[in-house]
Amino acid sequence: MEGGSILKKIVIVEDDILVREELVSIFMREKYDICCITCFLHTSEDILKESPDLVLLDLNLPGATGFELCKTVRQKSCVPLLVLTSRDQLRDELHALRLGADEYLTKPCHKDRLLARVSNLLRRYEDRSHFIEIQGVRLDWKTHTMYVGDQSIVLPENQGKIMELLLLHPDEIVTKEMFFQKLWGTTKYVDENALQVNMTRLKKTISTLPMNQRIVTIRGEGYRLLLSEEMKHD
Amino acid sequence: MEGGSILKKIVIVEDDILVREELVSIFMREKYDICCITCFLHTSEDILKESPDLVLLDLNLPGATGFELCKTVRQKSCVPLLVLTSRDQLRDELHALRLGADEYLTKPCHKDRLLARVSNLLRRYEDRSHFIEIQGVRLDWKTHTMYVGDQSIVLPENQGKIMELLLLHPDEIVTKEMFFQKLWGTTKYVDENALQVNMTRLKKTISTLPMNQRIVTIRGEGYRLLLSEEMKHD
DNA sequence: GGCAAATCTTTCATTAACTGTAAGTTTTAT
DNA sequence: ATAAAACTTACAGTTAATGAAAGATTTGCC
Repeated sequence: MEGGSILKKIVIVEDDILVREELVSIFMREKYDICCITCFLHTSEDILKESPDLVLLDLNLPGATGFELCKTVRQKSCVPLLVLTSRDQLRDELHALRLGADEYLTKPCHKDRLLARVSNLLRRYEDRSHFIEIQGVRLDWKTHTMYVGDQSIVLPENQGKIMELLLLHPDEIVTKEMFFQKLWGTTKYVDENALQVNMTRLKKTISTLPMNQRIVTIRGEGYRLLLSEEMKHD
Repeated sequence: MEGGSILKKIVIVEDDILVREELVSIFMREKYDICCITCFLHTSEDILKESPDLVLLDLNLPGATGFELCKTVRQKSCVPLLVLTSRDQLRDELHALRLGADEYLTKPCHKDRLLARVSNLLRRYEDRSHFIEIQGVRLDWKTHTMYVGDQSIVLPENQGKIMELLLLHPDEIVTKEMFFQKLWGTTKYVDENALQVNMTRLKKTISTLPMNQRIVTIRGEGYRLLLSEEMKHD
């Protein structure tokens, strides 16, 4: 098994307590690390906070619909997303798949089929563990290799670290202190200009890539990776 | 659409001519590049020779069974593999998935469902186009970044080119002339020693990686990437 | 075993790339 | 208008990749 003996974490999003408990018991037996969402107020945030290896999603939920969740989770992450639902209409299936679901199974579903699909998805996504991905921009943080569209490029170390911080906090302000800490291991005695120079270099580098995102300066605070508005829809 | 306007190529492996023609017509309408296998003697070789973006596979075939094909195709390539079959036994589905199929649909299957699954698979595999992959060893030939297990490393340019040639001809002899051509653009006036030095460096580099494959010298001819026997099974 | 050809290893100088510094320029908020 | 913040450009020190060269080791064959 690649990646060592660390258990894969599955987040289960299902409001029917009976179904949920059965799912938990099925996956526990197969040595998965399970986490259930039981409150459906900030569901997508709660899901992503768990950093799951896979999300198992029911479509009929109180509050936000399952389709909404498909969309928002996929927008912020590329975690494998399996929809397990009693909705057996082809229309629903197509809709879910189009919104970013990776797999669509209808209840009742034999547990072996479910387990096989889950392990299949996990296997396929295994090699993504190298990357941080936001809106199609992927970064291998170990080697600082960036993948955008059909391009790939190895960033110099400092540019790679800056990009890594920006991708870890998409659409949020990353303070200068955070960059100092990441690049030079300290927030003191660092020349602000050194950061500026490296930031300029990174901006120049990514300007050659087919990216819809850009880095904006937040005067007096730091920088921010501005996501693409177009890519927030669909 | 990522990757430009090049049509995605689907290889259809189906012996029933009526079903086949219907599949062709469905996919032609959606602007796929289609290729059918009609002779089932060297099926897996024929499939791979087409360098498909996706393989659509029936399980009931004359000669080699569909399961065998699943296994051999997956062994030699990581192309997305969709099984479309009339076998609706769970046992068959689990078997196919375990052998490396990515998707399992049973006939009759609504064309929209089929198309949705196909485009889903293609989307997920899209970002693999950067890589050459053999037995879990992946190389981004543009940046010479190698991925093995949980490791990733950027190879120096020459080592990357050597690795690329070896991965493009797995288990085959790559002649010294081929390396000369790849690394220095000519087969004349090249110091053999330069190749040897770079080969030594590559061997040292990959010895730090969790690889089951190794480079062996074919005296008087060239080098060969020896695949892992263990990984040839299942 | 002994020998010659092929292959491998180590070291070194050259070259190219990454980096922080420094100095000067432009932008921004008030 | 002005002062602070941010940006740009050029430069020199450092590091990494490369091929040449010389010597050591392995291989096939008698």
